[in-house]
Amino acid sequence: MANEQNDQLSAIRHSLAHLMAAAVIELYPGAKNTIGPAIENGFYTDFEMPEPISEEDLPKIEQKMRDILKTWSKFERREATVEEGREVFAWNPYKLEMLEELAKNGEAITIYTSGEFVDLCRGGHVDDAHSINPKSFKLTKVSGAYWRADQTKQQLQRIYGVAFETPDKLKEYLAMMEEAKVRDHRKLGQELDLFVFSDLIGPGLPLYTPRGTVLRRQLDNFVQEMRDEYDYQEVNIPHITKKDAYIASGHWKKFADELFRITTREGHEFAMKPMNCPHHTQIYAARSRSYKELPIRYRETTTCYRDEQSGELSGLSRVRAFTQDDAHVFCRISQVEEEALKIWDIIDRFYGAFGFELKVRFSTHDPANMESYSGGADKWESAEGQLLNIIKQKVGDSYIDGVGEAAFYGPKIDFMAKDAIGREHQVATIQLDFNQPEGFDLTCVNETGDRERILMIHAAVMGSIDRFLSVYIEHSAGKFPIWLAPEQVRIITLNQDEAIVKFASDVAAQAKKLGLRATVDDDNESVGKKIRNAEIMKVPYTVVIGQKEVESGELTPRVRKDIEVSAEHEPHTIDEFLKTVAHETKSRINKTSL
RNA sequence: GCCGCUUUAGCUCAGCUGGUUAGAGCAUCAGUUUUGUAAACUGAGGGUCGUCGGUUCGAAUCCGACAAGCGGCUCCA
Repeated sequence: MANEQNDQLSAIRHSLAHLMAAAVIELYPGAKNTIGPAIENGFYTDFEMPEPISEEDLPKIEQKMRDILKTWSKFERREATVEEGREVFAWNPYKLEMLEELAKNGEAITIYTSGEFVDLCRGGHVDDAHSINPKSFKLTKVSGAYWRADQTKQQLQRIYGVAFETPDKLKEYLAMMEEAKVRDHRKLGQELDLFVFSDLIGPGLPLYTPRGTVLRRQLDNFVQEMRDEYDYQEVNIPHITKKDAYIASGHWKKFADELFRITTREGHEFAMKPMNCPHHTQIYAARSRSYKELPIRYRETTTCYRDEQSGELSGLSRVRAFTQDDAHVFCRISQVEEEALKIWDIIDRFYGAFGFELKVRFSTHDPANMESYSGGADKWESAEGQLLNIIKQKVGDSYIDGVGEAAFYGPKIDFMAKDAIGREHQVATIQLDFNQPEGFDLTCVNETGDRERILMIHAAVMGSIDRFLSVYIEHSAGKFPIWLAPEQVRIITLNQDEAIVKFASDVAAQAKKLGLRATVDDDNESVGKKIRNAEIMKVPYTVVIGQKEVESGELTPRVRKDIEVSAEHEPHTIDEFLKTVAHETKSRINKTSL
């Protein structure tokens, strides 16, 4: 049932791709349409354009689409011979290329005609063009795209549209996009004073303000406290490394272009570390290890550097310096399952605490593309078998198949978090690595006194703190729970009376003693204005100190609207109030609604 | 890196087709006010209009290069 609906909707979307192609070709003589699939939420078509189009042209194209739609009724299918196809699409080299490919593979050549528009297409349209509601689609953006998704091939122009069954559903979707704009972490990062970028420092190099740094610290503490429960040991490594380490790990071969390289004055080649595994292997390999010591679990929160393509950079989601909450478990094959399950527990607890729903992707090698990976097919299959076994235990069959999504050194269990407005982001990862232990010759001495090859599990919970922050800021819309809030209590003075200001700063000092982040606002502004300022900064608790409070020693806290508390507007003694907040902070109580 | 778009004060934005000392709101600072739960009043300071070059009698405005940002593509250990 659900599938039939999906089929119908994607038929509408795909049909709209045809309609858009027809409109563009009519408006821009010389335009050549290429592929035009239905995608999530809509459709796109790639064109070779005689002149570049911009977003301002979209309404015009949209109008043309509606005009043409009136003249369409059916999508008529017919099979054609290769010769016939060559004639019909002689004007369009892209269609010709696809045509020759179909012919080569012995597949049927099908041509669809709707109105006056003729296209080479494998099908999947609505039966009747009138089942497309002219008010339930909208063209949204134009962008570049490569023919056949290949960077070395012709750059085309892609026009995206969104489409739904009804105008109401379209409106709903557009409203969601507006909400996404409000939650944009780059915007909130500035408004809430969390991080900045500087032209002087460079693109992709985020600078965290004191407030942003609190968030990072708190999130990291949360992960590391859980890891400590599982006997991880913290280690510490330098941020530059000799080239040799990356030759041994295999990274030099695959990622040489993305390394920030350094040549020393004596001519030795170093690189900024793009990941931490080689360093951690060398701590393990510093002496011989007995099987009795295993598993050995190292953890470290540390920054990595990658020279990402400039066009890839975006806010905190993709940066050139990012901090990983990294961990490596060195263990025997027989220990992999138990260790992976422990990591999985930490991941569940972490994401559960923020109300993220997790999906699991089993990221495996692509057998058709073995040159992208280290190690032989048999080892890959056995490693993947182990991971799959773990996945089945945890989630049965409800995982996504990620063929070709593996790291070059091993398969992964990737976790995708679904955020408050329904978007999915890749976050945590558990990776099984049988290649680097070989590259670095990692062994343990086993029961029979022989050296035995061990395995490595790479495990990042947040992945990169920066990326996690980008996801979490948008998920929470900046309304952080009390334990995370950069500023937890703002103490507002009613006026600038000396006794009141003194009292307020005493309360702040008391709060600080309890480990709280509290500030005093004794500006010469109205109380209303000061409340508003605290509200804008999304401070969880605001208290006003006036003569009344000074005399009674009681206060009535004002609580940020999304936080669910029972005794909000009741007076508390100051001591009681601060202790309650301190307790909430310590136990990471999360009472916000998303 | 590629395609398209954008760049005016700390922030958000005006500035029509090139024409005297570039504007507003918020923020900042100063003075007045001393305030009871989402914006007190008055005034002041702040911009070589992203950078460099070109066209022109004249450039924030037109053209080019570069930089940064945005939307995608490609990539992602």
